[in-house]
Amino acid sequence: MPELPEVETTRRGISPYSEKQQIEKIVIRQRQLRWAVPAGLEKRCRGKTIQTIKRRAKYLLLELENGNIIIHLGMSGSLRIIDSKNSKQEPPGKHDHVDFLLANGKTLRFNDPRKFGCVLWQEKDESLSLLENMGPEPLTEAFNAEYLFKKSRKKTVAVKQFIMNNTVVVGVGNIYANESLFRAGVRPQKPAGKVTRKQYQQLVDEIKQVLSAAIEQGGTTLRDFVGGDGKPGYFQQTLLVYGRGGEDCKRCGSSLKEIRQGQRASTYCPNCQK
DNA sequence: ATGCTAACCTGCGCGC
DNA sequence: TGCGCGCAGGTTAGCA
Repeated sequence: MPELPEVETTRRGISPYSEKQQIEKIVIRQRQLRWAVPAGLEKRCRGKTIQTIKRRAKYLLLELENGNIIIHLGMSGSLRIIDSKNSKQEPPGKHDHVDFLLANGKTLRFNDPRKFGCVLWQEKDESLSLLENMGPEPLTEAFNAEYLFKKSRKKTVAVKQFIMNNTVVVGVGNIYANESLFRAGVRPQKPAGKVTRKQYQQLVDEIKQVLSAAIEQGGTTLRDFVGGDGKPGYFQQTLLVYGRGGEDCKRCGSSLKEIRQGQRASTYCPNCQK
């Protein structure tokens, strides 16, 4: 489910119901996620108030008086608000691993079928290695063509893997890496060090545009976690290459190629991307 | 340092 | 229908 736009959409969706709310109780049904949910989590959070919810890369940071609850949604995770009454009356689903019961009668529920996500604790003023050594946020000034150009010189790694590397820039997942490269006209397998300054400028512009547009549409995408509506149509109408291997390029009509790079599908147009 | 692979885990769609 | 296979929006650990 989550690329950066969806994590941001989740943050915006749950914030109105959980910020300024005291955590009355935490129910943990499954501790074994990507990393075990720390044993002291319940004790540290009970009675504390969620001041704000921030996002760094694809991590959500729920800030309490004494530290942060760190949540990652992995590949299949979701976080939604339900009424606490329902959480007591209806048996939780198979993959509803953690519930945060709030003072306003709502429950923040973490669901993750594949268990690639995590729920961690960061004590105030404690550094978490997970959150260190991360590159700039893609939607900030710090992420620009000059930065990418300099950082990539002499690198032989493929440009797609380069921009998906969190120490370079955070939050560019497989879908948006494919889309941005297509829109910028850059082949995913081109060595990062051979990509020109001009190409990086286009790539940066496209990454920003595509992520921003997806965040805007995210509201309609993941409505289900505030309301109760069904599943999304995603961002699919706008996807030009992702998941379209073998189909025609929407720009020139050529057949789109699909290759694998580091166990991930890369789709590109051999005609439009150089 | 850099770069590649395997691994974590469940569910779904496809071909036979 | 059922079974086995391959694939899926992420990220880290470990090894060459």
